[in-house]
Amino acid sequence: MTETGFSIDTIPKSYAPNEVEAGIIAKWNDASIGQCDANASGKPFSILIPPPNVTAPLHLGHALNNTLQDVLIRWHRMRGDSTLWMPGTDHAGIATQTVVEKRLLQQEDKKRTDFTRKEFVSRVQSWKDEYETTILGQLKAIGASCDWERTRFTMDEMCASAVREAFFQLYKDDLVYRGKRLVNWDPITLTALADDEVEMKEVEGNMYYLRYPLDDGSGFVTVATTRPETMLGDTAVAVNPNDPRAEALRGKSIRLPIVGRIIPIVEDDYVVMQGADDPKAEFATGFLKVTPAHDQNDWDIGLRHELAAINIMASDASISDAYGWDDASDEAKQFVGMSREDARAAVIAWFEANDLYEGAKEYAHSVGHSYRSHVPIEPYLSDQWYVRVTDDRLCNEALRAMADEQYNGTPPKRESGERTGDGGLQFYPERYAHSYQAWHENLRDWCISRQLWWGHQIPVWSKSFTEKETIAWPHEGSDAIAASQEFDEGEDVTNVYLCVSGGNEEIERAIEEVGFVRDEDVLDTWFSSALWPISTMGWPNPSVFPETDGILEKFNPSSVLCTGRDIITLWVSRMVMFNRYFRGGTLPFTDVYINPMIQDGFGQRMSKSLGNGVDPRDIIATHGADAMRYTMVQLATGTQDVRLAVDLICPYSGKVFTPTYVKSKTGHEVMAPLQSSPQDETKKMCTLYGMLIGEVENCEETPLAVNASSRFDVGRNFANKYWNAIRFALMNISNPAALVRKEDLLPVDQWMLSRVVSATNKIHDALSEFQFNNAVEALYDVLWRDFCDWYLEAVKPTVKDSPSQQRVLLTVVDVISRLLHPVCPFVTEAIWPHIHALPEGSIAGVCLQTTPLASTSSWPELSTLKVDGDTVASFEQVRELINAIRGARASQNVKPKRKIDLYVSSSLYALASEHSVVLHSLAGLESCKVQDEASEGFAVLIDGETILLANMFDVVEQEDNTSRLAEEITALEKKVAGFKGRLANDSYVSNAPDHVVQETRDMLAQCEEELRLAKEVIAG
RNA sequence: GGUCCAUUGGCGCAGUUGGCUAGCGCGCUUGCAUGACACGCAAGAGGUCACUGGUUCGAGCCCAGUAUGGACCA
Repeated sequence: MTETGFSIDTIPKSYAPNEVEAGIIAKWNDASIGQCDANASGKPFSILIPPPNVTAPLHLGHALNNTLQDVLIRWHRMRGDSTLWMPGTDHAGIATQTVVEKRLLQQEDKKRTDFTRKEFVSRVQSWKDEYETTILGQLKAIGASCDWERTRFTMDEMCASAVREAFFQLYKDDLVYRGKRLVNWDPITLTALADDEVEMKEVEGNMYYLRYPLDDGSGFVTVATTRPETMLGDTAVAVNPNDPRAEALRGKSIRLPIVGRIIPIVEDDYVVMQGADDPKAEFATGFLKVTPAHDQNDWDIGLRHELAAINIMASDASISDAYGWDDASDEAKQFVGMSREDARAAVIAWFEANDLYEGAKEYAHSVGHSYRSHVPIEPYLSDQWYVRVTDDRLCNEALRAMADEQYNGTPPKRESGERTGDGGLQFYPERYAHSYQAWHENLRDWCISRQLWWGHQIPVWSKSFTEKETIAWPHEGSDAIAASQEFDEGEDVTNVYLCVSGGNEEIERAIEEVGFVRDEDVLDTWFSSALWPISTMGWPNPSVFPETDGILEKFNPSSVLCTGRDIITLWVSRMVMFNRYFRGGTLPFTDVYINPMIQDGFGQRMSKSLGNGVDPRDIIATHGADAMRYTMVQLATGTQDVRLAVDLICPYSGKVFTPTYVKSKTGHEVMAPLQSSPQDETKKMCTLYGMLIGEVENCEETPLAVNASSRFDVGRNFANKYWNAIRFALMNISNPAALVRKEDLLPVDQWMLSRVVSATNKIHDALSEFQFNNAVEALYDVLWRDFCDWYLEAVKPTVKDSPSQQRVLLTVVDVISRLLHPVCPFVTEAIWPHIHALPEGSIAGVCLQTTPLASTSSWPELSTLKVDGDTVASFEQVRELINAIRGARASQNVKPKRKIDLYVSSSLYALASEHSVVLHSLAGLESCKVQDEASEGFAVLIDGETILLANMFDVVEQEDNTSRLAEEITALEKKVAGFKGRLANDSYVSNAPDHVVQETRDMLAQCEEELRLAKEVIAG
């Protein structure tokens, strides 16, 4: 026999991820493992990365999301599918512009408006470049095997051309329009927000009561309002037509205090009457002030009663008479320039001073806040661009995309019958289909203009024509221009809007020369994100970008979208609508997998503002990328969100400790800005949260404490266990047989192979259904419980002298490494060359092609592997026998190393002989004999038979087993009574399936036998 | 206010058409420096499955309601 190639020193004793990960990433990079070949054979399988915002580095939520995508893509790649994982980043309009503005203010004391638009955009561009690099680096660090050559950015040339074309087509098809509407206005970032960018927050406010005098001097009405300052823009008072007071007031007017405006009293059902069955009734007076320009409900009332909408605010939400308020009295002018908060106090003071104030009641209600600046949204009247998503061609197409079995009811009918993509969209877990459906059933048109500089500028030019001017423009009638016009009554002009399709700079110049001006605003970020599935693949013009050749046809629809549930409405919906609209009904993807949310230890969402977002690189530094990935996959259970307590690492000692927490102003649990070293109270350090709120700095006196979490220990332990198991296995393989047939296999070999087969099946089923945690459970069981605990222990006495067993061992090592690779690509890749340094060979029925890299290897195909079921079952019996003996040894305090004697029945003896080596080694036996009358020893019950253990102690000192047995008897008696009761029930016996009843009978018989024997033993 | 989700040993979680004598990991207890691994090995303790009713021969699982926590949408 040749000497083994491996000694104890060949492979290090423990897995050190930090030492190998960088090298492995470089290997993957050199081999372009993620590179997609559009012409490759194999079933297409593709994933679009949810492009992370370039606003900030990735946190653990992203790590989870991308780990799962990588598991899927690696698995499918190994199965021989033609795969594409499209990477990229999102420009994230408001968010990125906001952080850059903040930084400019902090570092250079400059505002956006101190720059030209071009200069500012280039500043944001460099921020983007910096963070894009960071983010792509993070993705590579977690092992993501994207097709990096195709990395896209939502504002790059390819994506921009798609945005331009999509906008043009929608415009042409009358699905984009301009409207004066109330928008959700963010007075800090000075931009409109989409409905879903508004967060509703419960606010402890007040309901104020104000008296409005009747114009004829016959009295007053009392209105209730939460926003007294908006009264300056009131254009009516409304009363419910069923209110008994309505009749007397019909036709009367109000003289609006402060302003002096005469406004009508209108009757509208919307008004809540006093005493009505409505929680608001408690606070209602029955009279509602109507401010169409500053409240959505009032806007609706205004439409019904043709009321004027008077905007009394500037874009920063300060009171202003320069934006449509032209009847401001001298009395009213004193409020101009005040913030809305100051104006509220001043208006109340005015009403008090004029004896028109009736007081206030505490009133909790929810108020929309900007998801960016977190200040209350101001409903604000302005001109914006909208996508008519409520149109049948968009909204209903999204509904018709849903799989029938996930649709609650039936989707709206289409005039023209069936279409590609109908019913093809499936959600995992299923319950998220409901939120998707509900969202579309309550859809409103989508405001897409944003008053920002960072984003896709709207490709519409406009010009106002007076009555005397002829309405005309250069290239009129060109296919590259979509025109629309509207008459502005106020200004007495006709506004002409020209949408120019992409690649027509000449037309743009020509119309600009005659006075058309391009819209300053940019598109909502989600507009470009909505096009991500097709824009990244070269739509609308793949020929312009040769690298996309064939990709769109092959990979649209893509296979699965992995994302968080908050994204269903923001993104999933819009991708479905746009993809179907622009590509003849084709879906952007067929499956949507919603991953769990990662929360901190208090159940709070990880967010930048709480400073509780953990950088995956921190975890990789302490535990390794595979440990992180393994843990992440294990956490993806499909039912629950993930609570992940976060600790800190003391920068002085390197020790992990639990930080102290404080309540933030927003009521959240946050890490105290300053922490003390657990080793030395005088040494201080700062936290991420502390830095965010600007209370502490990362400096020499207070260095930053980075995050750690013991939740990832399981993953680290697992990776290390794998490493060591393979290391040990390889140390035992010196000359593996070239070919092993079924008849060469020992029972334990067959058993191990059967375990590997069932693990492979379980992993296949789990990943097919996106039940990630089940895949990891199967990996854990087969590696740790089956392979390490049993197989490696069992083959120790025989493997060194058995070439065929060495082949089995090597094959199992190879298969397990492949099964584990999608979840733990680094450690498997690190071990791979060692496994394949050994001579090749095979087991009949197992085909494993050897490749230089684990990541390019094939998924094990074991369907033709034959093992003998009876042999496997007999090994299971021996495991039970060994477990019983071990249990008895421990309960009797037998020394671990002591070899004992076993006496068994003749039937068990056959089994024991078949597995003699394993049994002796794992149960610690000196001998195994058939028992006879004379045999004596400690009795153990197994499978209804008694075995005897002898020679357990040096000095015979039989322990008193009475109490242990007494407990056992009690437990058994309880069980026997339970089974008997069940069987005594006639309806159980007659109704339950036969095999179930039989099982109960068997269990009863077994328990009764065990009970009998236990009683016999105790009786002596 | 509406919708959805969660509630299972000290902690974190599985339990997918009701058949369970309720599993797993961490932690805990006892023993072990045994030649792969102490990031380990062996053995063990610990649960009336939030609560109240109902359906069923049988409920962790189905139904109704309550409580607590969370998410999303108004």
